[in-house]
Amino acid sequence: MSRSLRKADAKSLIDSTDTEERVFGQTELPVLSSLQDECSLLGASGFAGSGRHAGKPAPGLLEHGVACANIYSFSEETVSRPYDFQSIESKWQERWAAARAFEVTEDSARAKFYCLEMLPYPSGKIHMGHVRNYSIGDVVARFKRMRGFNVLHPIGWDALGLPAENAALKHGAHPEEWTRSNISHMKRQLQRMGFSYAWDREIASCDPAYYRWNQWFFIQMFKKGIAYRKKAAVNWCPSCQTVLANEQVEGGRCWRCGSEVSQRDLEQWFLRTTQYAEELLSDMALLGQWPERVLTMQRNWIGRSEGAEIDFPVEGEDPIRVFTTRVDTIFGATFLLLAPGHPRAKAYADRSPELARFMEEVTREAKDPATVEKKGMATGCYAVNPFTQQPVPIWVADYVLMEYGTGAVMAVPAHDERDFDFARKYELPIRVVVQPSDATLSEDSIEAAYVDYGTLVDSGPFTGLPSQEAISAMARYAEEQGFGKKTITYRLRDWGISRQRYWGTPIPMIHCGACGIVPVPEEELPVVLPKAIQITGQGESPLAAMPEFVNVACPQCGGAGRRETDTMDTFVDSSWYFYRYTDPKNDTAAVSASAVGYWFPIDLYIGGIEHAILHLIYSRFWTKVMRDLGLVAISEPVTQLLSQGMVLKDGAVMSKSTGNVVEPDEVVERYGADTLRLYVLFEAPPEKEIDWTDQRLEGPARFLQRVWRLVDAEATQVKAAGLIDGEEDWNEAEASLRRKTHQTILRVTRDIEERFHMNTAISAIMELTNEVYRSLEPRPERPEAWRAVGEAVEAIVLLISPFTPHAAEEMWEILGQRGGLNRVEWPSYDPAMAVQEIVTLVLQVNGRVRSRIAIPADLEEGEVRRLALDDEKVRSLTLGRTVERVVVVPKRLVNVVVTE
RNA sequence: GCCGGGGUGGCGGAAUGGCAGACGCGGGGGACUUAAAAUCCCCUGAGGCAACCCCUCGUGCGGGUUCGAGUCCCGCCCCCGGCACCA
Repeated sequence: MSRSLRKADAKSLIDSTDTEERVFGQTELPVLSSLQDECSLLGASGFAGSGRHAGKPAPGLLEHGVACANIYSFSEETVSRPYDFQSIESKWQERWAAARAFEVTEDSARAKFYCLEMLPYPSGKIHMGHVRNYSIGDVVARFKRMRGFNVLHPIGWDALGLPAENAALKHGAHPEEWTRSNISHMKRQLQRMGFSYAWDREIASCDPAYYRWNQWFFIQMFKKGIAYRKKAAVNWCPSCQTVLANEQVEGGRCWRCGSEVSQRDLEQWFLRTTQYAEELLSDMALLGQWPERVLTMQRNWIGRSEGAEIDFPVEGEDPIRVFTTRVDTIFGATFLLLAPGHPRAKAYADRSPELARFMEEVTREAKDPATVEKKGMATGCYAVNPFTQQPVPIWVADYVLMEYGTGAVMAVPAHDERDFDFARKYELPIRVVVQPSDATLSEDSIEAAYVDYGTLVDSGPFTGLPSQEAISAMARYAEEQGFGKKTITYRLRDWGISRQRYWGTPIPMIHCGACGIVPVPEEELPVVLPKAIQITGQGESPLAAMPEFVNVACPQCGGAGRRETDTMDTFVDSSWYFYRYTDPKNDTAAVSASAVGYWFPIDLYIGGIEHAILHLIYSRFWTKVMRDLGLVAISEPVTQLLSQGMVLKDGAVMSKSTGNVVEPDEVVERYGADTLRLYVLFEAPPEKEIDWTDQRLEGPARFLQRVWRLVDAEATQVKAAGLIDGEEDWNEAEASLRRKTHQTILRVTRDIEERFHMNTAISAIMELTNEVYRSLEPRPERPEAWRAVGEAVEAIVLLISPFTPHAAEEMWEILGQRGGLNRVEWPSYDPAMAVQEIVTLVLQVNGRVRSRIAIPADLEEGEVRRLALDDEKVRSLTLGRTVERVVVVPKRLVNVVVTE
C-alpha cells in the first residue's frame, strides 16, 4: 500500500488547499469529485491515452513517460496528488525571474564564489552536452548560495563565427538575425531548465559593446609588440575558403568540415603566445586543482625541449644553424637537412630548377608521416661539421619542419630512426658514435638506429662520456668555441588570429601608403561590422568588397587609407569573456579593477574536455597579457577546472547526421526539467562520459515522484508534530532515522563540495528517502517519531534542492515554508547526531569474514577482543589452534589470526 | 613511439588499506486490483550443498607487501584520450 496520507487527511488537505498557493488548481477538482474512481481520474488527467498502449512512442524517448509521471498514487487509506512538473516548473521559473533571484553585487563583507560554465555557441538549440554542463554548474552554484557564498553564476553567448555565415549562405538569413534568433530560442531553453543564472549580466560577443574591447585589447597588444603581422605559410581550407589556425587543423584536416588542408602564403596577424610559453608551462604549478589530463595535454602542446643550436659553416656563405636535443651524437652527423621552406633551400633552388621542382612538389603534397616514404634531394653544397671538421653534404628533405627549431637539422643516421631510413634510401654514410651498454654496434652490422643514451665512441675528446654528460659538455664546448649554445625550443606557435570572414571582430587597423599600419584611434572604437553585406563564402573577407567600409582616412596623416578587412578568430572572444561578466555594462573600460578584484579568480570552471588545449591556453595567455597591461593582479584565471565528459547515444557523439540526437526539449516536455537534471547528474560522476539511455530515465523520475509523494502526503502530520525541541526521549527507531538523516547531510555535503560527485550525493538522498519510507511502516503513533520524520523530510527537500530546484521549492512550500529556497541555509550536520551508539563488528579469522556482532561503539578494546574471541563461530574456528594475534580495528572489525 | 586516464555483476556505477558490488536500471517473486498501469515489499555476482546453517571462488593477468589488497609496490595485457617525421 502507499505510505501516503490517510484518506481523511488527504481530503482535508485538499479541501484546505489554497489554489493560489498550490499549483494544482486544474487537476485537483477531478481528484475531489471522483476519489472513488481511478479510471476517471486517469481520464481527467488527460494522459491516459499516452501510455504504453497508445501506439508508437516517439523515437528516442521512453514510451510511457508522461503517463507514469502523472499517475495518482492511490490506496484504501491514503492519497497524494500528482507531481505536476509542468506547472511547478513554470511557476518557479516565473518567481525566480520576477524576484531577480540570482542577481548579485560585489559585497566585500561576504565570501564570493565565481561559478562559471563555458558559454555556448548559439547554434540553434541546446543539446545534452549543454544540459549536463550547466546542470553540474547549477548544482554547485545553488549549493554554494545555500552555504552562504555570494555566488556569481553568469551566462553569455559566443556569438561570432563561421556557422552564422554558413547559415547565411544556405538560407539567406543575415548572420546577425540568425544569431539573435538562436540566442533568444536557446535562452528560453536554458530558462526552462531552471538554471540559476544572473541574467542581468548576459553578454553576447556579437554586440559591438563587447567586441569593441577585443579591438581595444588588440591595439594594446599591437603597441606592446604582442600583436604583429607577418607573411607566413598558413593553413588554408579549400572548402571554407579561409585560413585556419594550427590549432584548428586536426590530422591535416579542417576541424569543422574535415576537408584536407593545404598551405598558402598570406600576410596575417599573430599574437605572440610563444613569448609566454615558458610561463604557461611553469605556472601549471599553480593549477593544482586542474585535472591531470588537461595539464598533460597542455604540456604536450607547448612541447618544451632543451637542446643546443649549432652552426655548421658553409664556405662562402653564412653558416647553417641547426637545433638538436642530442648534441652528443654530433660526431655521427654525416649530412645536413634543410626544410623545403628554409631560406637557404630556396636560395639553392634559385640555382637549380630540378631542386625548385622538388621543393614545390613536396610542399604541395599532403603527407602522412606514418605511411609516406621520406623524400630528399641533394643540393650539391657542403657544410662542415664543426666538431669533426669533416665536410657534410647539404640535402633538402620533406620531413624537416620549417616551423620547428631552426628549420634545419643535423642528420645522425646511426642514432635517429628517421635519419637512418633516409640514409639507407639515399646511401648516405652511417657512423656509430653512441654504444649501448649491452651490445656493440658497428657501421656494417647496424639494423636500426640506436636512439637511447649510451657511451660515446669515436667522438674525439668526448669519447667515453655517457650521453647525459656529453650533452652538456659538448654544448659548453660549442659555446666556448663560438659556434653554438644551449637553447630551449617550444612546439607552441604564435597564434594566428586573422580570418577572411565577415562574422567576426573587425581588426581595428588601417593600412596607409605613407604611414604603414596605423591603429584605429581608441576613441573611434568600436569598428562596427556593416550590416548590409554580401556573403559569398569564398575568397577574401566579404568586408573587402565594401568600399564604404574599406576606404578610410589615415588617422595619422589624413591621407587615403585602407581598413583591414580580416576579422579575428572567435577564440579571441572567449579568451577573456569571463572578465566581462564582472562588469558587463562598463562602457569606459573592458573591466574595472574593483569588480575583477572582487570576483576573480574563477573558483570553478566547468566545460568539455574538447577545450582542454585551445580555449584554455588562450585564456591563460590572455590573463597574463592583461596582468602585464596592469588590468588584473592575477596570473591564472581559473582556480579549479572540471572537465565534464560527453553525452553519447549508442556509444557515439550525438549528431544530426547519425540521427541519434535526443532533444532536451522533448525530455523536459515528458519528464520535466528536474528529472532531466537528475538523470544527467545521477548517471555517472561528472568527468566520465555518459551514454544516454531512455530506460534509465525511469530511475530518477521514479525517485523524484517518490520524494514528492512522501512530502505531499505527510506534510500535515509533520507540520502537526512540530519541530524538535531537544526535550524528546527518542526510541531506537527514531534515533536511527535521525542518525541516517545527519549521516546523509554529511555525505551529500562532502560529495558536492569536495569532489562534485553528484551521482553519489543523489544516491545518498535516495537511501535516506528509502529509510523514511521504511520508518512509516507501520505508521508511527508517537509525536517524536513524526518529528524525526519531519527532520528527515526537510533535510531531503533541502539536500535535493540544488539538483531539482523546482520540485524542491514546491515541496518546501508544502511543508509550510515561505520565501523560497534561495536564502535558506544548507542543512547543518550534527556530528553528535550521526554517531552510532551500537555498531556492527565484523569478526574475521585469518582475514576471512566469519561472523558479526553488535557492540556498543565506545566499548574498550580489551572488552571488544574478549567478545570477539567469545563468539561461537570464532570459537569453533579457533578450537585446537593457536591464536597468534588479534587485530582490533575500533568500531569496525576484529581479525583473529590463528595457526594450526 | 611519448605522455595521461582507465579495466569491478546483465547494464550505469559504489567502496579514508577493513563486510566488494551502495544507489539506480534491467530481471524474478509477492501484496493491492475484476484487470492492466502505477504504487509498496522481498530476492537478484558465480559455483557448491538435502539445507536461506554454511563452504569455495570472484574487482584485466602474474608476482609481492600486509593480520587484511579493488585500493599500496613490481612486471605484463587490453581499452580510451592527447601529442606525434618536433630532430
